Amino acid sequence: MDPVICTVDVVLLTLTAEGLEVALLKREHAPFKGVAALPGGYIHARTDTDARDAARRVLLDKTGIAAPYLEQLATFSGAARDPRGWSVSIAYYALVPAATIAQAERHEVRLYSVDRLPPLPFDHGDIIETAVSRLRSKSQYSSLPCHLLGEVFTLPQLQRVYEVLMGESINKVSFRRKMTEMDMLDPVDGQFDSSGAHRPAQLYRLKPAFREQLQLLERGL
Amino acid sequence: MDPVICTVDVVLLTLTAEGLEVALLKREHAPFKGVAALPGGYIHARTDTDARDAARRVLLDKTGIAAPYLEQLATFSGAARDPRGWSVSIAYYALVPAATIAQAERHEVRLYSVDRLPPLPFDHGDIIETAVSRLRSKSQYSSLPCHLLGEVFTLPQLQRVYEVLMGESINKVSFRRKMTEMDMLDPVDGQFDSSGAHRPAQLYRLKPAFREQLQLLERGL
DNA sequence: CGAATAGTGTCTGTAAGACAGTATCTG
DNA sequence: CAGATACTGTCTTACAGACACTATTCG
Repeated sequence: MDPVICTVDVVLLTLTAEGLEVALLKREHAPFKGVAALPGGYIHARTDTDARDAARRVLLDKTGIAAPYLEQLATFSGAARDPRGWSVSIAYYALVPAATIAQAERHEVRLYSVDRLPPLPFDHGDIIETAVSRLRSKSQYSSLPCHLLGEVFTLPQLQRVYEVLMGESINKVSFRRKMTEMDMLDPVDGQFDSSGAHRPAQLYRLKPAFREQLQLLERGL
Repeated sequence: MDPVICTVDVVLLTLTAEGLEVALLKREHAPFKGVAALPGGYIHARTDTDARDAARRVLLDKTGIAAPYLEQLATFSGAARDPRGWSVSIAYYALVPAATIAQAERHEVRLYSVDRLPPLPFDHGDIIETAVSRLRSKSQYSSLPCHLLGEVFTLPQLQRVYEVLMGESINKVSFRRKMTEMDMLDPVDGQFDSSGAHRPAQLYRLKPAFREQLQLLERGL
């Protein structure tokens, strides 16, 4: 049984005015000390119950964020990816509203557009690319994008999220029909977003059943 | 850096007259010696280039099969899943025609219907369940099921594979329209399956571009 | 009242499924 | 020729997108 380095990495994604962004931190230790990288770290077999627990711990320690939505992405492994030796990184991805990152007030956490990434250590570029493509593909037929918004949001806001993720505009009537048939939203009675100079929009929240678990559609949007 | 046991497990799936089946082998060593389990083993950091390579090696060593289609499934980990200690299993799934398993002539390899599994060690039951559900879900919108048939096959054979996997009958005209628009099959000119007492069926083969890579549909079948 | 966006009713084109017909083999 | 299954043409139905209309706010 040869020694293998076991780590977790977390791709923390959020949506800002700039589009889809990923949270990176400068590495505190060699190798690649000082280079922006995914939050990650060794598995602590003494204290972590499993890799998901390790990912949650690493994310909380390094970014101050307890992400409600954290899902396994894939595992990256091999002799070549880390100069320290044969390594395994079990990668997770987390989705949070941009406000959550701001509230954490960890100024060492910096956001980068997924389309303009800096040079990255290890295979972190591949990991982020995989995460973005997974998010985009799952967005086509699931409630995933809701996790990029806050607890309550309007249908036009949600539609814009889907549009940014999928890179194309969506028919408003079709979008609302889909949302109705997915039956994943609860209107917040009597609550409206009146921030614009126009008719206020009904506020909704994700139904509890969809907070952790995804809803899958038979057909896409 | 706490010690972690690093292994790979392979869910080898095939389709027989009994339906979808998984290949299991009796374990040669403790723990769970003599119990039917997934083919799996330690990662050999000295010789494996990455986990996929380890999975391919394990599958070839234990079953004699060089599976053309081998894809990462998920990683199972934690303190509780293996009595030897905190462990990681990077699970892969492979799809082969039933004939490939017969040709390998490894009589220790036994097939079990995925609906009637024997008691399984570790979390192998969860791993198989995840693999089956992944296969079923991907079958809805991809060329995956082709790998359960041999190199050449007829459209009615392929339709039956999709029907068994998805557990429902498919409209023949729609199915053939989809196959045409996916454009993943090449007719084998002048070759027909004339085994029945009826009009022979055109033989097709998967286009080379789809042998390793999946075709994804916008909409399902 | 005009501008702006929220939200809805309805038409239309496209794509999926039903059905029925023709084609081609065996016994 | 009867039976069986392969394959195809066409009608019908369901759903996604286009369009237009109403609703409600601010300035």
